[in-house]
Amino acid sequence: MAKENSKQELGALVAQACVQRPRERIVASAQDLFHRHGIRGVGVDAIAEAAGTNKMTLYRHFGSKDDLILEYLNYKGKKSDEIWAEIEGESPNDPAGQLYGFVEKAAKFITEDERGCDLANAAVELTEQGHPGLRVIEEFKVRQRDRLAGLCQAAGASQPGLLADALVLLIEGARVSRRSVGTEGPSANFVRTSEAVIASFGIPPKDRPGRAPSV
Amino acid sequence: MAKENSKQELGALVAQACVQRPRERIVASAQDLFHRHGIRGVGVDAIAEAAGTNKMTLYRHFGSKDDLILEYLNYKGKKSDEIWAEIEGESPNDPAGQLYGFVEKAAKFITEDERGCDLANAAVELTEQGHPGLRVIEEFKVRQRDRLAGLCQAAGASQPGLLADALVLLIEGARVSRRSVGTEGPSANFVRTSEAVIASFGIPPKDRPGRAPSV
DNA sequence: CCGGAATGTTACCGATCGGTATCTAGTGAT
DNA sequence: ATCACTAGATACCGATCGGTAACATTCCGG
Repeated sequence: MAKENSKQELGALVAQACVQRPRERIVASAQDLFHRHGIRGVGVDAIAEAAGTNKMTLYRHFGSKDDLILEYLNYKGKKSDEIWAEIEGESPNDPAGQLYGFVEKAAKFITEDERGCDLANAAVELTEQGHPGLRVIEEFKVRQRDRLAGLCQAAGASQPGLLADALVLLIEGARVSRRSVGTEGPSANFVRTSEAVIASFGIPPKDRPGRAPSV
Repeated sequence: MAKENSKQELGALVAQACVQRPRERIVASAQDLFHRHGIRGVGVDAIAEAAGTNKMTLYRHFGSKDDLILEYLNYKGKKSDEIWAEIEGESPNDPAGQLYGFVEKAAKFITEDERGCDLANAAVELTEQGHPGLRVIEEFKVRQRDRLAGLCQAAGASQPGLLADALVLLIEGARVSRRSVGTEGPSANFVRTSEAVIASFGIPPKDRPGRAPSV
């Protein structure tokens, strides 16, 4: 087996630079390392070292690596909640606008983050059936889908549930495709396809910035 | 870390039962174990034992675990070629029929295989940048998309490339979603959504079996 | 029947895995 | 100054990782 990347762990150093307490530094390092190398590709030693502390202190805060994984997964869920709040703030009382905002936000993540969805990736790595992390992932994905469905309904979609499912498939697909074949592959057409699908469910296309309204 | 599944490795025993030469038994076991537990979740010892042989013989046929991984990846690509041949055989000289056949075939895999696409999963696990397996995965995914695009064009789609990309996103998304939230989630609507998208590109919907033609 | 190739067996290598014990050094509040 | 709590340091545990050396055995073609 060829050896893993050993180039400088930038994010980890950043985590160390912040003078937070060890617990915060540990979770920050775990976020960064799990994201970059995968859950099974990172050992607790590496996390502790990246956090500028040691394994003993890590185990005083987290009973096991699995605990740390759960922390990682839940954190990603909270991050997503923040993004939903952003979207709502940018288009208050405008479900259709929020829907398009969501698509654009998703597109941004697809192009900027080469590693794809951390939750979906974790589901691939957690092959041990019944692993507690799988429940966290499922709950998050279901919540995400239901939120999307609520938005579709509020925006007046003809079949909100079906539209939400279609958008979920497109988003998940774009993230995983971006990982396999890069930004020039099928994920490049994610926004165009998503907007076409949304429109086909009876939701009027959004006003493109810079283009005068047709009335 | 909780321990990995240790329930009987059925497929492995099957591989052992077939009286092929060690090499074939090894690749068969690797297929099965990599698929079920992920690449990083399986050691060479486990593969050798599942193949009814030992590590030494394994290393006489494969120089490293990475070599075995490449064998695994390439095998999946060949399997896919066979499926394309099936599709062509079932609807000869009927591009639109092959397109719908592809969607149905994909749906079958989505529901039957809980682990999703092995190539996409491998891309998640192979975090070491520049790993030779990543090239194999990319080549396969590109080939798959181009084949799909060719079919879309032959079927007379208005924008064949765009339709092919959309279908790729839907398929990839359905496979990864099925893994996170099961068959009752968004992937349940994969066929309906895909057929709607295909139709929206100007390709006539296929004749549903059991429904009389409208003329 | 013989000889070479393929396979099996066992033991080993250094490294890393997740996790723990022990002891010391620092810290802040009273 | 004291005391309890937090954190650092180091060594260790058994298990497993990918990979190899050496030798015994089996098998098959000539």
